[in-house]
Amino acid sequence: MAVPLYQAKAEFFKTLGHPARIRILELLSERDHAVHELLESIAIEPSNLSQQLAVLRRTSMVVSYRRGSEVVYSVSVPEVRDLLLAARSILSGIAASQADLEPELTPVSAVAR
Amino acid sequence: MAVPLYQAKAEFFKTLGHPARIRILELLSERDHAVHELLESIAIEPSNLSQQLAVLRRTSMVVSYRRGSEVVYSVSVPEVRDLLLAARSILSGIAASQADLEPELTPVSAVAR
DNA sequence: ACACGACTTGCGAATGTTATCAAGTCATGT
DNA sequence: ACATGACTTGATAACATTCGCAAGTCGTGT
Repeated sequence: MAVPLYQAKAEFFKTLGHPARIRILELLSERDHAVHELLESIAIEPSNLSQQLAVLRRTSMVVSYRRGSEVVYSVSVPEVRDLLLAARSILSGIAASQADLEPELTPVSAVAR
Repeated sequence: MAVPLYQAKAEFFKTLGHPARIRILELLSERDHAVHELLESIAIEPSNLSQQLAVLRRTSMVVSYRRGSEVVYSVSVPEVRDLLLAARSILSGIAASQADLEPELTPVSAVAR
C-alpha cells in the first residue's frame, strides 16, 4: 500500500529476472517438485538452488511444505504460467523482427543466396 | 539462438525489473512521448532517464525517432501492455492473500474491531 | 544415540546495476 | 557563428545480486 504499484511491479518482474528462477517456475508449473528433483533438472549447487527458492518464497510466488524427509515446492500463483508463455511469444516476435533487419548488418558472405 | 530460451526470458523480465522502466512503458503504452514529456511524469535526472531508455532500446522494447529538436519514443512490442496488466492483477491477488494472513502477525491493538 | 540424506543459512568475494556529475552531440532560433 | 534546449554518453562511486564453501537444522533408519 505504502509501496507504489509501479515499484511493486518492478520487484515482481525482478524476481522473474534470473535463469534459475525461470527454470524453477517452469518445472513447478508442470507439477510440484521436491528440491532434489529440481536439482536433477537444474545444474546448480544445492545451496544456490535453495537461495533462489528463498527469493521466490519471499515474493509469495511459491510455497513449500515438508513431506517426510523432503521439501516439496509448488507455485502459489498459477497465473505465472501465463506470464512465462507470454514472454516466450513476445521473445519469438522480437527475434523474428531482428532476423528481418539482420541482413543489413551481416556480411554478404554470411547471407544465404 | 545459442542462448537458451529460459535465459532469454530471464533477461526479458530483468529489463522490466526497474520502477523507472515500468513507468516509462506504462506511459508509452498510452501514447508516444518525447523524452522531456516522460521527464515531467517521472521524477529522475535526465541522464538517468536516458540510460533507462537505452536499456529498453537494447532489448528492442521501445524505438525512438527524432522529431525536430525532440526525440520521441514508442513501444515496439504492444504485448508488453498485457504483461503490465497481468502483473497488476497477480499483485493484487498476492496482496489480498497476504491480507488474510496478516491478522495472525499483527498486534491486536493494530487490528480494527 | 548416531549416521545419513535432504535442505537451509551465513559469509565473503566476484560481479552486475544504478544514480549522479561532467562533458558531448544535434537541431533550432538569433 | 553562437547560444540554447533536448538529449546522450562516459566515468565512477554506492549499492545489490550471485555463487560457492562451510556449517547448521531436521527427519528417518539403525
